[in-house]
Amino acid sequence: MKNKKRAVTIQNVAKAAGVSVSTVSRVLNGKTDVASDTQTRILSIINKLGYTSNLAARSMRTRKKNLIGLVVPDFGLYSFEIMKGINRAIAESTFDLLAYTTGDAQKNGATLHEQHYVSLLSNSVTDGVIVVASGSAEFVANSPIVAVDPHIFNPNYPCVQGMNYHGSLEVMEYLIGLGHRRIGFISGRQDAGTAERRLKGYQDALTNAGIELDEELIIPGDFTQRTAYKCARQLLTLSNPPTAIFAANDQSAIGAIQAAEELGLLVPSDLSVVGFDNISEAKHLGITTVDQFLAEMGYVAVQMLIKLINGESLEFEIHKMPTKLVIRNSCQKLIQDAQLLSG
Amino acid sequence: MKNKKRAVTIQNVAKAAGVSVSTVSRVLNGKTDVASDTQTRILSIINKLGYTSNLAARSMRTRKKNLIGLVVPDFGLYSFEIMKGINRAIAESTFDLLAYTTGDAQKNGATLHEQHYVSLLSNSVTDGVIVVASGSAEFVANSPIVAVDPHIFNPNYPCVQGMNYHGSLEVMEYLIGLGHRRIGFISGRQDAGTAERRLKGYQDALTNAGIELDEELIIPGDFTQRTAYKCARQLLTLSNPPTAIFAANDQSAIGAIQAAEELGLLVPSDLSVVGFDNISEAKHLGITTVDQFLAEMGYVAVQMLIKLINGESLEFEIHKMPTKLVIRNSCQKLIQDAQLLSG
DNA sequence: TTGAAAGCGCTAACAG
DNA sequence: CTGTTAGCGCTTTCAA
Repeated sequence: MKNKKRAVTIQNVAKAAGVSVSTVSRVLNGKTDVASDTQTRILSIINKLGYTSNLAARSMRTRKKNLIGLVVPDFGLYSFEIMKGINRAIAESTFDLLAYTTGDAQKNGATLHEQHYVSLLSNSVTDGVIVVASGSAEFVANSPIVAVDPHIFNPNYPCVQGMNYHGSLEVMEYLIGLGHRRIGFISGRQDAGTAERRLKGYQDALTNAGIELDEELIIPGDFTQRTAYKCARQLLTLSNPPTAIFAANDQSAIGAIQAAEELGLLVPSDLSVVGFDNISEAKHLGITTVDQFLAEMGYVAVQMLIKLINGESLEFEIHKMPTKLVIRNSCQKLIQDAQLLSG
Repeated sequence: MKNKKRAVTIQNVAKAAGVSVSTVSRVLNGKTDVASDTQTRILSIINKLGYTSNLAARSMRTRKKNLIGLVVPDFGLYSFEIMKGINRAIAESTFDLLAYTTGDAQKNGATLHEQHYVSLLSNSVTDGVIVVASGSAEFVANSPIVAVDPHIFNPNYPCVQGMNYHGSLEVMEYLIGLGHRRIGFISGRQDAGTAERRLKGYQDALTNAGIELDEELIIPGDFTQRTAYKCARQLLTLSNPPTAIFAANDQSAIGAIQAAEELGLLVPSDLSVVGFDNISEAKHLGITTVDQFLAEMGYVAVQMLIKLINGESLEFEIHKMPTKLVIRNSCQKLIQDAQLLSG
């Protein structure tokens, strides 16, 4: 267990090269005013010693760190979609990425954690941070922050938002167009503005279509599969059950499908199920989804943040991300496949 | 754009409280030798000012950072499975997690990046680092390192490995038990030890069963879906094509399924496809997979690392993770569903 | 119980 | 072109 050995520092390099610390620092930072032979000598020593500059010390002195921070609620399917886009933008940029997570969005004090780590990263090692699905209203930070799909909207920070209301309307128009008149709704977390807007879309679409709102059909969920499962059971065992379910997100839609299958209903022939988000898991379940381009949201957020870091101004403080209804006809395929199978 | 404001430092807190920096530092670190009224006063000021200690400065002075570093090749399906387990272990520990990624494993110089960032994290802000699917033989670090599923095995670092050879044997026994005699193999990255062991299992199982090895049936892949797609096409358009395909990982299996479908073959009735890894995507495609418990590998790795950080000794330098063959009969379900539909 | 002072590894003036 | 010097924000002796 050789973890006692102290790291090799810029001093060691300097001594080995017979120069001063500042000279080493110069070649490290690509300054031009160093004799080329000194430079190569130092470089080779750095290589030999396997020297890496100390992140902590460096960022303590430097304004620019070339590092973007990311604070996500957890490593889950939803965050992951966004991270894909962030990753792509990072790969294209000169910045590196440091991701932080508390591991559990539902955890006690997670909001505090979130605030704490945004500050921590922002005030220390990174040039700016991206906060995903933030539940905090305020952050103490001395570098720019961009929020992605925040639960609580805060005008102080630029953000990327999905067009939840629009997407929701679209879903409902689709379902109503299919002839549905009784459509169940499994809502999202009560404290989330996104959830609120999705619900609003549901309600308005019904009103627009002249369909009377039935409160019985709206069940409060929390964006999790487990809860949605229960909600869906509740909906489907009503004396007058809905013929379609609109879930506030994909996770919930998956829960709804589970419940439906358990009750012997076939999706989508017996029951249409639509969800929001378009996480990859949902793709395989024959759920019609609203793609709100999570990956793109991450991608855009990084670009916005980089502009802020460079002191440029933003075109939009709030970047509205469009949505797209993705209709899957897995059942068609199912029949086809089965016919092939049965000969 | 109010990102000019400098962060609030321990000095500001000290001044506001009318005490010295060291006193503030003491309460920050939970030392007991501070008058309780001073303590509460300082605490309330910290709260009011929204002070967070500067990660960089702090870790420059302190041995213990309560932070574990993670270096992953990318944010992809495979890494993600492992990250889930890491996340769980982190949530249960007193450590926090900082994840680093270059975003692209195939990228030029990715191995260098990997080495660089392992050093960076290790020598700076973290107490130890976990390297996933590492392609490097050596790292310069002054804190412990644990490798998860390394491509190149290095006896200097403890690691968590899947039992690739065993799993591979199991797959083959299963396929041979099904009556298959011509089994195609899509291999993994040439430089990966894991890929090598999986191939060895394939070969040995055939030998054990007294089936002659046909080199034509072994196609070099690289763990990616795209390449595997081509490999599978090549296999399936042979004059004497295989009746089953064993792909070195799930991604490759998915590629193989694609190719099969395109050629009008139905999986698994016309062609059995088996993959390694058991990423969630594969679950939905009716692929028989070898679950090598990626999440558990991540989980175990964190635990090993924490032991090392605490100076405890490890039971095993190499933690062998068992595998489990998961047989899916999605076709049964398919027929059932379709009968329901058409009935 | 508290403060003064040293120094972690590094960068950025300022001299030479 | 290179070295000297002064901190960045923090923890940690050592005195008081």
